[in-house]
Amino acid sequence: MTSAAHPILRPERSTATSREVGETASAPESEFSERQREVLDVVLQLMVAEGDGFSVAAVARAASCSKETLYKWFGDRDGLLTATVRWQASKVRMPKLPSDRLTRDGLAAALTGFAASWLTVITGDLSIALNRAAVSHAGSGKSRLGEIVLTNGPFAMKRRIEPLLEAGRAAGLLDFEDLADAFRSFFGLVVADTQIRLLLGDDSHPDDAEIRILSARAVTKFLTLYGRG
Amino acid sequence: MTSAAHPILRPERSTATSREVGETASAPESEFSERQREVLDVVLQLMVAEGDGFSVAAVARAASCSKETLYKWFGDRDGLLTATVRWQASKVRMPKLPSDRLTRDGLAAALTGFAASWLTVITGDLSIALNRAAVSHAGSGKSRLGEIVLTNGPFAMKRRIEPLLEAGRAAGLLDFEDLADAFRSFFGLVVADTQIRLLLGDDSHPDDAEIRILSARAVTKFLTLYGRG
DNA sequence: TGCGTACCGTACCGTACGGTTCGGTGTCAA
DNA sequence: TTGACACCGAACCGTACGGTACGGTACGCA
Repeated sequence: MTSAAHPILRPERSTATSREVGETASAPESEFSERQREVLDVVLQLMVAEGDGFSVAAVARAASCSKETLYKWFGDRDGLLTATVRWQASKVRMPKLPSDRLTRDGLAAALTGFAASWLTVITGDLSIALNRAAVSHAGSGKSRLGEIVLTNGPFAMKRRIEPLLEAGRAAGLLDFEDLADAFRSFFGLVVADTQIRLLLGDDSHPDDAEIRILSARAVTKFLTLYGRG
Repeated sequence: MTSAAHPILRPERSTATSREVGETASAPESEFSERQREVLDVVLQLMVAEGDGFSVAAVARAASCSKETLYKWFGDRDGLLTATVRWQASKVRMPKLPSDRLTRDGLAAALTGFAASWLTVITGDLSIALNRAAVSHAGSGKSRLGEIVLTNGPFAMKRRIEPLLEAGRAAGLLDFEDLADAFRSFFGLVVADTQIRLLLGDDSHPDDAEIRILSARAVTKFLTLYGRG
């Protein structure tokens, strides 16, 4: 049963209920109601705590809602998972990139900020839990979790960083022929083996200071490879 | 229940049975008997085909053996998984590294060969399936799968590549201060986003030709960063 | 020939979980 | 006040699966 077969995942039921009162005018337009967001946040906590092995009953218990409501809102367990991942994805905000004329320092700072932001995200417990769930679901077909995480993870980073690289090239600060190749190098230098090690259970979580160092080093190397002048 | 509690995972039962006849003298000393290896290979096929969602009954059916025997040999389902991963790990052979005096070309060739070999492994269906299983099990504690894959994956690559880097430095071909940093760069340039994308279900499997190109590019960049002269 | 061992195939058991149903409660709107 | 609605909590159902037990077969060995 696909989630599309359920009217549930449609944004905001048309008739405002008591629980939705107060957000009909002021709420951020979200795919989910306030109460639904609460529930999804509980699911996120559960995923961090126990992976995706939790039962629907456990969600209901932890969120103080009934299983019936969960099934009504999300269709089935997979719909609940999917909604959770999408809810989390909607919360992630990428760092701002400089829009004015690029200088070499500005470019380096933007790249470093981006690298640090990305490392902070992927080393977070939440990201690790979600990526683990997505990876296992990608194995057994039957679910679009992997696709969603892929879109909001590596692909989103790529879409976000490539304009910056292009701008750097246009400003004469970077020199590369193959944009995809440049992105690949950037991703590799930044992430390296950090993510796969964490996903496999290595507990070498870098702290903020280490992340700053790693980011700066990665950008230095990237500029050594692709910088101009 | 840990696998150590079971006498099963001990190498080769002391009394040779009919099924083991013919290997008592000539067999490669393996942790597992011939029949056990057959079973574990079936498990590998199942993992590639359906992820780690298969049932023990499915293994017994596919391997034409009884569940009772599986539990006798491997203790429980997790023991079966663990044995399978260890069996696969024992099959992997790293590429030979040059032992004579290093030249720049020799070093580059060794690094390229290593990179290509590594990319070939991690883009293989088997590696993807095993890494997926290990990643999901790493999430819910309760299993050492992640640890094993970590040891035979990223850590093994590191142990293997670092002596080569050291040799390159000793021969005056490479210049770096932090060995771990150099390895990190190498890993990142070679693997980049390839592995995580495949684990998440992206179907961009590079073929041999692409792998050769990716490896050559990665090594060129690595030598740009760390090469001397 | 008979015993012990290792194994297969199958039936069986307990449980956990996905999903459904139902009675009860609070709230809104007419 | 009454009815519709959304929700909670709990009971319930079917099934799939991990793990065990048992009967039957092949074979080595005394």
